[in-house]
Amino acid sequence: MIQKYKEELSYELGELLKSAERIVPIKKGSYLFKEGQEAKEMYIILSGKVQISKMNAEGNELSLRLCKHHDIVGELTLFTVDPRYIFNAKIIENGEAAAINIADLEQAFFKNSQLAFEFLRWMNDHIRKTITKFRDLVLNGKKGALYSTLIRLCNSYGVLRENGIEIAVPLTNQDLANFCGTARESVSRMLTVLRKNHIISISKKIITVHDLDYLKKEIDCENCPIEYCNID
Amino acid sequence: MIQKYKEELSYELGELLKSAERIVPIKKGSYLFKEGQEAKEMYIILSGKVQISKMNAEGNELSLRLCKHHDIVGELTLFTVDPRYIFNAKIIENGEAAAINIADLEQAFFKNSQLAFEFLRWMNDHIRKTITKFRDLVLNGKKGALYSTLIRLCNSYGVLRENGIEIAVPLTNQDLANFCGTARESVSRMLTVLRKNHIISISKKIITVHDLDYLKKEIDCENCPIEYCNID
DNA sequence: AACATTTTGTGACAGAAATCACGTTCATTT
DNA sequence: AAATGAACGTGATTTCTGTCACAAAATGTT
Repeated sequence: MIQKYKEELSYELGELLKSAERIVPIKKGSYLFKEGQEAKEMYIILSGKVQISKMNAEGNELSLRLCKHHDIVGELTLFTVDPRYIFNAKIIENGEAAAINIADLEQAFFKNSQLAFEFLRWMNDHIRKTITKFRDLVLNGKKGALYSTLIRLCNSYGVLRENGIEIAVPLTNQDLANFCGTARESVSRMLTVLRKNHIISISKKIITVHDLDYLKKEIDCENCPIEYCNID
Repeated sequence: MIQKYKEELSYELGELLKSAERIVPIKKGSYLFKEGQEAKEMYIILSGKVQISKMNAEGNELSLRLCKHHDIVGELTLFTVDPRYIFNAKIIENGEAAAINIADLEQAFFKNSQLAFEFLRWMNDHIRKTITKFRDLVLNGKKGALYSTLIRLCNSYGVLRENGIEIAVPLTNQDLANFCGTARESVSRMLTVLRKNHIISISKKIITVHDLDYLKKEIDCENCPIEYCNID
C-alpha cells in the first residue's frame, strides 16, 4: 500500500514515509485531528484535500492552509512535552493519508541525519511561507488579504486555461473569508468589483483569474518564488 | 572570546555556537542585515537587542521580533539556493553576536544529527510562536494586536516590581504600532484608555503593566506556555 | 419537478481605524 | 536656560469593515 504511493514521491518524502505506520482513509467532512487533542501522529497527505484552521474564542475560524497530496500536516507538535495539536484539520475532499508516529519520527531523525536535514529544509520553507502570508494579511488590509489569497490559490491549485488560470478547488465566499480573517460580505463585495473589472470570473464555486498581474500589482507582490507563495 | 559566552548557554546553543566563525560587535542604529542582501550567516545574539522587521512597498514597517541574548536571527535562509535575508535586523541596543556561516552550519547538521535535532526543535517552537502571534493580529482587531504585543513583551522583557510588571525596553508608540501593523495615533489612543483605567502606566518610554490579567481576559488568552507567547 | 438548504449580492447602518492637523510635552544639546 | 527636535495626545474628518436584514440565485434532495 505504501509502495503504491512511494514511487510518486520525492526522495525526501519517501524517506519520511518509511517511518509511516499506516495509511488512513480520510473522509470529507470529518477531521484528521482537532485543536487540543493529544498529538501522536503527523500525516503526509497522499490524496484528497485537508484544510488547516484555528478557531478563536468567539468562534471565528482562521484558515491557514489548504493541503493536497505530498503536503505534511500535524507537524507543529514535534519535540514538545505533552504534545497537542494546535489546529483543526478538516477534510474537504476524500483521500488517504500516511500516519507517522511522532515518537518514531523523532527516533528516525536521530538515526538518520539526512532525514533530519530534509525535514529542516521543509520547516524552513514552511515558516517563510507562513510569515509572508501573514504579512500580506496584516499590512495590506482586507483587499490585500484577499488578493494575496487568490494569488496563492493560483499557485497551488491553478490550472492554465485559454482565458486565464482556473483555481481548481470549489470555494465559497465564506471559505475565502476564513482565509482572509474577514467578513463574508466584504469578500462578496470585493469579488463583485473584481468580476465587473474582468479580473476574475466565477462559475459553480470555481474561480478563474483572468488578470493575475493586476492582483499582484495591487499588493506590490515581489514575485517571490512559487515555493513560498502558496497556500499549502 | 567564544568561551566567555559559551558557559552561559544551554547545551544546544553551545553546540550551535561551536560552528561560530567569529564574534561581531553590534551597534545601535546599524543593521545586522537587510532585506534582499545575500545571506551567508546566521547569528546568535550574545548581548544587546535586535529588532526583526519587514517593510512593504508603501514604506510601512511590520516588526516581527525583538531579540535578546541567546536568540537566533537570520535563520530563515537555510537550505535555499541563492539565499537572501527576507527581513531587516535593526540593532537597538549595543552588544555582540556570534556569526555562524550558513554553509558550515548545513555541513554540521549532516555530521551531527543531535545538532540538527536541536535546531529542528527550535524551528518547531519558532513557527508555533509566529503563528499564534499572527492569529492575535488578524483575528482580534487592533486592540487584540496591541494587548497581545504587550503580553508578549511582558513575557520576554518583564521585570517584577511591587506595582506590576515593568517592560524593561524603552518603546515609543511608533515602535508598538509597528508590532501591531497599526497607526501610531491608534496606539496612542488605546494606551491612553489603558492608563486611565490603571491597567498600565508609562514613564520615560518604559511601560509597567499593573493588570496583566485584564489584558489576557480581553483577548481570550489561552494562557499558552511562555515559550510560545513571547516576542523573541 | 417541487422543495429545502446553502450560498450569494446588496443596501443601510454602526463601529473601527486611518489620516490630517496642530498644539503640547519631553529629552537633549548648546 | 534657551533652543531644537522627537515623541505624544487629541479633535475632526474620511475611509474601511463588520453587522444586520432580506431577497435572489444556486445547489442538493426526494
